[in-house]
Amino acid sequence: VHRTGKHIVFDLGAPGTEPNDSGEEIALRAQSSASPAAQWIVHLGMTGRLLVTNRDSPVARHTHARLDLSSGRELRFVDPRRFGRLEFRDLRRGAAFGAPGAEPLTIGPREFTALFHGRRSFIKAALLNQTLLAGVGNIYADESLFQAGIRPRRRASRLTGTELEQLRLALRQILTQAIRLGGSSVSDYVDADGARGFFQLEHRVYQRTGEPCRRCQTPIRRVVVAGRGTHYCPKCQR
DNA sequence: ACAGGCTCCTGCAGGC
DNA sequence: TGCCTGCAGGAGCCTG
Repeated sequence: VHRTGKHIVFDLGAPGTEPNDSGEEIALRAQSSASPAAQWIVHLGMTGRLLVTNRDSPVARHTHARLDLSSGRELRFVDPRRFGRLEFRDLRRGAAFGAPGAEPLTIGPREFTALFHGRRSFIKAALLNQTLLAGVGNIYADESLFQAGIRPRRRASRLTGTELEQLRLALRQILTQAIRLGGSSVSDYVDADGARGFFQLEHRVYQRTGEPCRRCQTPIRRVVVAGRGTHYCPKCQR
């Protein structure tokens, strides 16, 4: 099992039965070799969860998929808001999954700068664009822009080399720290073990509208950019 | 090329 | 206490 951007990818062995549209009765084996025959791809959306349970465990509301595991247990996909997605790929018929965007955790300075060259969109919108960078969501876009001191409505192509490098490092630091703390439990987010994250305690701007900036005490402002609630400090971010 | 609006969906918070 | 309304967001689609 690996990750590409926001997608969780399960590499699987050869299907024992031809896949059908209903997705039922496909025997597959987890495969760790370099050449999987199929893939199961999961996007958790906002509220999606993957749970490993016993087969006789009560089925939670909003359970949309149940997969039998050879261990005798079950892998379940639960998603109240249904923004998540499941995709099965038979690699004998198509290409393996690859997120189009670059990885924010490993991208280098030159490649990062090139992403935004000539891009006239708001930098916030560009950060959320998964075909550019894969894996940055709304919370981490806001927090990274604050950390880098950049206003969300700056045009991406107008950022200086220094600002872009600050942004690259901010993304890396914010994402790394958030992962270490188990993510942000802003509403009902929990991980596969049901544990809440703690990064929401570290938020500097996200959903702190009207509250004093932790750096300069100026009230945090909220606007809508790219259809998303967008939070920033009007003094710390230029 | 890009912004904005709308859509999907449900849980939760706020107001009365 | 209980009802209603509005809001949250990832991503695709449509329009301007």
